[in-house]
Amino acid sequence: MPYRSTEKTRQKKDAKRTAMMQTALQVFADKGYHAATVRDIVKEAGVAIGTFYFYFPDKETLFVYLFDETADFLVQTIAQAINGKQTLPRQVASGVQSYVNIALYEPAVVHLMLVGGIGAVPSLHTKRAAFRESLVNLWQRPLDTALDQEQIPEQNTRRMSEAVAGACDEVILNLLNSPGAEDEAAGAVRDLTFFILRGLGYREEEKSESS
Amino acid sequence: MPYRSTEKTRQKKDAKRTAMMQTALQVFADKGYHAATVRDIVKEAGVAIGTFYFYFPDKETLFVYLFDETADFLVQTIAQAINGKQTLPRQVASGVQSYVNIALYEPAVVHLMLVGGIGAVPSLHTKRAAFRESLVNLWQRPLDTALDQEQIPEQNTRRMSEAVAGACDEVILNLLNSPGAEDEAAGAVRDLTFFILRGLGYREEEKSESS
Amino acid sequence: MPYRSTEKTRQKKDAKRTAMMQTALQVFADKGYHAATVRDIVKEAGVAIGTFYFYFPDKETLFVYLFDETADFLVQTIAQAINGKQTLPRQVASGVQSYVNIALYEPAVVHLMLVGGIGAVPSLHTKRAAFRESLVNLWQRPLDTALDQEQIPEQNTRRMSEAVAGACDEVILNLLNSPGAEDEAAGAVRDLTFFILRGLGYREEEKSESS
Amino acid sequence: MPYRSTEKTRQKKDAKRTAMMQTALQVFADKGYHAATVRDIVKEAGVAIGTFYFYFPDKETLFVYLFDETADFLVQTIAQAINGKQTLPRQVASGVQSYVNIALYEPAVVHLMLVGGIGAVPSLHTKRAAFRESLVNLWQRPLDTALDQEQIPEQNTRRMSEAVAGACDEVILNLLNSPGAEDEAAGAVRDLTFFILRGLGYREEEKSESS
DNA sequence: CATGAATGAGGGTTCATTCAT
DNA sequence: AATGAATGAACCCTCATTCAT
Repeated sequence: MPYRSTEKTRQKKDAKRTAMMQTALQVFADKGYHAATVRDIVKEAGVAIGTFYFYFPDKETLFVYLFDETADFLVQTIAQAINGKQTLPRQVASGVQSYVNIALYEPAVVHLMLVGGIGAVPSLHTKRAAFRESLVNLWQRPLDTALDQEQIPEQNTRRMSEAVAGACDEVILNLLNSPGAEDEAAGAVRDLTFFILRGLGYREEEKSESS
Repeated sequence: MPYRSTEKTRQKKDAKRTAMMQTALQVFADKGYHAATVRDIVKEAGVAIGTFYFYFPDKETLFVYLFDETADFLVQTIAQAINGKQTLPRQVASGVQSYVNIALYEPAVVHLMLVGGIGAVPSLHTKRAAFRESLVNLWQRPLDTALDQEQIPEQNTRRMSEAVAGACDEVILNLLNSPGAEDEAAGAVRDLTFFILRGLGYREEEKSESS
Repeated sequence: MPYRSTEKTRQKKDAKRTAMMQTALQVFADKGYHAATVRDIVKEAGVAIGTFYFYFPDKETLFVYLFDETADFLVQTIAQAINGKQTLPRQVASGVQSYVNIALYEPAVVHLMLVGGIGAVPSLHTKRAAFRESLVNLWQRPLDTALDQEQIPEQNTRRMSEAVAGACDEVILNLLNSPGAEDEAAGAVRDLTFFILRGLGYREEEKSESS
Repeated sequence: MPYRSTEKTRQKKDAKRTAMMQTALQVFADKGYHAATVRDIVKEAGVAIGTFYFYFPDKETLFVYLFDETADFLVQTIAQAINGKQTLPRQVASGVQSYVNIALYEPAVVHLMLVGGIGAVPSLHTKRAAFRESLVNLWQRPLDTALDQEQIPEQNTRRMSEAVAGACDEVILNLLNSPGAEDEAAGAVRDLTFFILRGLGYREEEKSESS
């Protein structure tokens, strides 16, 4: 009878790995990739340094993995928010709202994607570009549809998507840095939505009930 | 021959310092703050490592100083472009155009401001925030004026300025990454200008001739 | 059922220990002491890392023990081959043959003794010296006897034994590295035997039949 | 006038590099590749750890370089000793003598070649094999010549060269380990020379004056 | 008995910075 | 002014070893 309950052990191990990844995410978001040492992470996690290397191959790999996961989560979440709606106003409002929600409840996620992974690791240049691309693509689809349906005038939807994505990023970053973020969130969503819809030249033939 | 010419010497020194700063800016933009070693910089500048420390107190200080200078240059340039015009459409068009121009002709400058100075140095967080603030303020003034003159509807000009700044950044970053940047520049300026003006709810009572 | 069979258990344990030692020997021979990690050994053995430390106190002790055992085996085997013969030519031929046999059929053993245990562990310096001493002594006895019986001329038998041992080692090491080792083995034995006997000044009054 | 005397500086630097290499050679010979840490070497050399990496790219490269240089030196020295003589007895005597001399006056060199570089570095396997090959070839040339001139009977000169090389190594290693090495050196040379010549079946038609 | 998660000392290496020349 | 040899704190990572289950 060698030993028992590989399942229970496995679960515990997975839980711990996840916990350590959360910790690492926080530390990376706090200090940036370079300033965050492996010792910082394990100290924060309350484990020995060897434990880090038991769970992860190395600092860089973990960071890239974290970036990938986080990017997927962010993009997927916003994508669902957008795709769940049918009209452009609702799509924009819903997408912006979900982006803001993530920023409010998982600030580290947004921070990592928007500022954390920049001068960090060479191999991240590509990943980061891919993430930006995804973000832009997220918006381009509803724009193209709206264009087809002549709800917005003829325009370069690709470039407009970039503008939309950039506007969202900046507003949200500023929101995060302001003290009463939660209170301002609703206003920010409304302002952004209006700005974007107007910017795209959307004319509200049908009454666009806010939210 | 007693030595005179302290002025000439000083000039020479300043010239060399400036040259080294240009070199440093390039290297920082190319590799990022952390990957760029002091040795990289002096090698590129063709001087010895000791020379670096004759002209600059240390790597971080130089970087911060570079950031400051570059931020000033960028903000001043755009500010002049905006303030030189009287109507909102022209202000927006001119500001965007000048931003794009800098991106085209001094890509290192834009790169440093937008991506280079991010995870680099803790003390830069503040500086970076100040720069973003300046950028936003740049736009807010014309917006407030337009609001006063009822050229745009009632809105949170602060937040709109953030959105405008963010939209510009993202579009310009994408422009820089695209192969035929120069050819696309004009289109980008036009698209951005339209998007911003529309987004702000500007109604073109007066015909807005482009540029 | 009260537990009996402490003997059977012990046997099983001994069997497992022996198996693990064989595995360890192989891994050490393959990779060298330092490159061979405890993890390598247990992975090859198909057990967990804790099991290793149940059977052996630590890596170094195991290695030294392995070295000792292997040295004993090698020396004993060759000793028997030599001592089973009565005349110098047969003793040399038999000793060389048995050495070559071990090299052919247990290459890991020879590898461990000749190259594996060298820069490995400080405490092995002594052990290794003792092993070399044993090897030399192995040859010196028959030489002394032959000298007594005036079958070889007056000479420093100690030094000659060293030379004999060294010649054997080098030829055998080269044999192991050559592709067709088995085919060349017979020739190597013959060549070495002739070289040694001639080198010792042995005059073949009695015909030295090969083997 | 930037600075002067790059030549003098260069000379000093080269001298220091050489000195550090000597130190490193000693430390490697003393402790073996793995036990010798870079910190050990710089402590012995009386410099900071950074200085090591100013002069050498890394520990492994230095070691391999040291091995290469040492191998060349050893092989070249013995080759000259052999090639400077015309008859087999003198060639053998001279070769052995020069090998012994190196062992006496540069024990670290011999130690590094014979025991130092074994389990050390993967890339050294090839180098080490090449060195052994060189050593064997050193002897094979005179043997082939002697065979051509029918000074020794028909035999496998390659294998005999191996045996000769091996015999030398072992005797010399034992010589180094004995307390009165210098006093025994002459005897060792004589014994080895006789053993080898006899072993090759050399018949002294011409009187071979010793040494 | 067996397991494997957890530990941490210690090794190799980098790089910003100093200072004698 | 300019040089570049020298420094050493600090980083990432490995791996032998322990111990609760």
